[in-house]
Order: sequence, then C-alpha cells, then structure tokens
Amino acid sequence: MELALSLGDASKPFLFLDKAPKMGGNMDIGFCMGLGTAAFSAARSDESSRKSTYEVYDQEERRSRISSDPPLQLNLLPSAPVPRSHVSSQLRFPWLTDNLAVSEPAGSSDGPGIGLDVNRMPGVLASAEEAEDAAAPLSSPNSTVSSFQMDFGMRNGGRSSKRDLDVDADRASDDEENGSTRKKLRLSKDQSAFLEESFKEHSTLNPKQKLALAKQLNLRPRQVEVWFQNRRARTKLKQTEVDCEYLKRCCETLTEENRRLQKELQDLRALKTSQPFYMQLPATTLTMCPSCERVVTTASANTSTTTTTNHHHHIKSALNNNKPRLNPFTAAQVHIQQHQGAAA
DNA sequence: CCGCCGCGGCGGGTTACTTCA
DNA sequence: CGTGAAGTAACCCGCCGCGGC
Repeated sequence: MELALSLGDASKPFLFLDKAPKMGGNMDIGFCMGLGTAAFSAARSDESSRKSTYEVYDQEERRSRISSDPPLQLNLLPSAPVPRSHVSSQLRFPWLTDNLAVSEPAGSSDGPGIGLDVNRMPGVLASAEEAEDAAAPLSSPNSTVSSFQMDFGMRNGGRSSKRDLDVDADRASDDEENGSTRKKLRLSKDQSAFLEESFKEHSTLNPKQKLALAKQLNLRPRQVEVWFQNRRARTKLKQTEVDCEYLKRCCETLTEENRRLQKELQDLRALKTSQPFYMQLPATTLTMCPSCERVVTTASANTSTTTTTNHHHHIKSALNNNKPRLNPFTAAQVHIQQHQGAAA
C-alpha cells in the first residue's frame, strides 16, 4: 500500500474520526512514501523552504511515478521503527465504549508496554476545552502535569497499577518541590495510535483538527501540536536515512562502473600496443549501438564507419565468432549488423 | 497600495526524561 | 543494580505568511 502524504487540504476532516470503531483490529496500515530519485533531497531544501517538506515529498512521489526509476518505499508505520508502545496487535480506543473491557488485561500492568497513562489525573475536568483553559496561560514546563486532563483511561476504573500511582505521586511531588522541572509525559499507546492514525490522514493540522484531536484524546492542543511536529521530524529523518542509503548505493554502483571502465580502458590499451595496426585508426566519438542501446565508441574513416565499443565483450564476441580474425572495429560493425539482421 | 505589527504555524535544533538491553 | 543507547515529549528560536491597521 502506498500512501502519498498530502498536506494541502487542511479542511478535509479526519475520516477516521468518523470510522474509529472500525479500526479496532487492523494494525496493518501501510504508510509508504515514494522516492523517485535520491537527488531531490538536496535540491528541494531550498526550493521548498516554505513549503511543507511532506508536500514536497508528495510532489516528488508524483514525479517519480512518471519517471522510470522505481521509487524507494519507506515504510513509516508503527510496525517497524515505532516504539514498544505500539506493539499491541490491536488498536483499542478506550473512548469507544465497546472497547472498554479489553483495554488492559488485569495484572499485566507492570510489564512492558503497559500503556502508562501519565496524563490521566484523578480529578478530571469535564472537557478538553476546560483542560485547555486551565493550561492555556501556562506553557511553562511545570504546568504540564497539573494541566493534563485525561479522562482517557477507563480501564479498571482509571488506575492500572501501583506503579502508575507511584509515578504520578512522584511527579506531583516533584512539581511541588521544583517548579522549573520540565516533565516529560508519555502518551499512552492508545493515544499514540490514534495520533498515528490522524497523521496518516493529515501530517499537518489546522486549528480545528487540532482541537478536535485534543478533545478526542483529552490532551491539550499544544500536546497534539507538538506531537505532530515531532512526528514530522521523525518522518523526515527516516526519509533522509532512506535518501542517504539510496545515494550510497548509487555511489557504490558508480564506483563499480568506474572500476570496470578503467579495466576496460586498460585492456584496450593493451590491445592497442599488442596490435599496432589499429593505432592508425582515427579518433573516436561516442555513439550508441542502435540495437542494444549500449554506448559504443565509433571511429569514422571517410566512407566506412568502423566501430569499437566500450562494451567490448560485444567485440570480443564478434572477434571470436568471425574467422578469419577481424579487427575490433570490423567486429563491432558485424555486431551491429547482427542486431539489425535479427531485428529484421 | 505600501509598510508595520502581531499572531500563529512550521522546521530545525536541543534538552530532559523514559525505557530497555 | 548501574549504565549507555534509543526513543520521544517538550521546549526554544528564527523564519515566514497572513490579516488587520
């Protein structure tokens, strides 16, 4: 599945918001970005400085589909590089009532990937708007915990483990003791999954979408915004890695080609010295074998065109197949004639 | 019409924290 | 149990576009 990222239509609603209940069992959502050529990476940086990077990717993908280069596909879905918090095989959305019962198995909360809902606070405001109102004037780091309103965890009445309690308690005390401490709060796996879904719909948010998402997830709009910024950064980083890998392969290929050509040149020089007759032949120009479309070196001598080739295996073949022995130029001519004869 | 200003969004970079091997 | 690496939430800064004046 190939999904072109599109940022253009910010007015487009999140489709999945309407169909969230259907998402339950399907984690197999391909999220691929097309990469036509690696070269665009450097070029686009200036040209698109004020465009969204992902919009440019989208354009490049369209271009790449036109070109003959097979696009590199970067799978950016949670499946691979995405954190352990996404290991669950099913996306469950606790705000959907039919999911409640299976949200978190009892007794599993101390294991890895427990979906530690650090944002959830015992005293919950009624709405995300209230949460936002509470948080709005406080963008300072120490405001985070106190402003988080997570009516999000409905599993087992809210608390999933003693560890959660301890962590929250620690945070609360930290906040009280150290007002300048920046708290980093993990989003739950459900929140992350939902944000991931929305990112696939739109990699950027308009204010409406941001608010809607924040409300859905009981996060502050600022958190949603930050999450999307970071997510775009991660995507770009991954794409850069893919670009680098592609360029690396290109470099290796070219190095190999260069090595091969050097050897070929060496062989030809050796041939030239061993058979001085050919030294009298005129200067050569590059042309292409009309049949196999490989580059050949053509030497024009008055009326007759004799051809040697960079792909001198052709010539060697012609030399071997034609007795008495032909010189390489005649052999190349024979080679081309053979192609023409075969085509006719 | 033009310039200025405030606002908001974004990218890039960084920091601080969490989790895991 | 301590530690380093990786992942990521949150922040800061600068730039730009846009709308209002």
